[in-house]
Amino acid sequence: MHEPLTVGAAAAQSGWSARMLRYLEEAGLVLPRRTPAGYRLYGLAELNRLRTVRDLRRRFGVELTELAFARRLWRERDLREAVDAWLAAADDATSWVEWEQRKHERLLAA
Amino acid sequence: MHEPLTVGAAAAQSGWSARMLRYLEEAGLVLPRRTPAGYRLYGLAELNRLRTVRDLRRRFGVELTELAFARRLWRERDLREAVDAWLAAADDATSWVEWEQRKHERLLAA
DNA sequence: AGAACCTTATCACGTTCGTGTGAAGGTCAA
DNA sequence: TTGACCTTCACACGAACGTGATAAGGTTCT
Repeated sequence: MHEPLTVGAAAAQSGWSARMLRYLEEAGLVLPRRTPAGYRLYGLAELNRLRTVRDLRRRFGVELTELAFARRLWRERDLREAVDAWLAAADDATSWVEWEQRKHERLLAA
Repeated sequence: MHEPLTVGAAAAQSGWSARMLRYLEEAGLVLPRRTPAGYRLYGLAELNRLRTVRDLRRRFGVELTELAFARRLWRERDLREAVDAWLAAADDATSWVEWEQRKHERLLAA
């Protein structure tokens, strides 16, 4: 019933193109298993991740590189610590609000 | 002694160009205060952030957009939760190692 | 064997990022 | 007032991203 899908079927079922499934693999975002002959196999887990990535882009406008970076943050402790330190220092809420407001105005002017 | 620096001085002292200091502000990464006439003022905090961003790029190859995304992750809870959910599901250490290895080989072939 | 898949690799193309350069004009100190 | 700063704005340009198309060849099913 839930046989793993080959790339074309997974594409049709997920809304991505086959090309993009390969690209997503190269970017490290969704890693299918392989058949002995090298065919990509997408199981339920992978199909789910495909859907999640799609949602993250649609709902939050997240770029693929940014997701890859989130994965790096998750896996590389010293990187995460360095970024955290920067964030803690950089986030003074005072100047921030005005800046956000100016950004908004810039967007409206387009 | 520690007077806030104007953009050119801050540039000279931090290793960035004045252009990039303005770009970093627009990207929301380092937000200087302003003099009544509109001049940017970089105090110790800002100079520190400039150094930190520089280090993050040098040591980890972090892109500016990625840092901006880290800031988003920090500030938007629902985004952070969605990404976390995806990471938890996506990170099966088994297929990962082989993939990392292939990536390495790809880089060596260049 | 042939059709319909799959593989990797390449070219192409529009968009964004990161950065420099320059124009047109405001600010400030000697 | 003049020179050296600063401001915003815009043009340019290489590199990378995201995506499609296409070629040359392997696999699988009937």
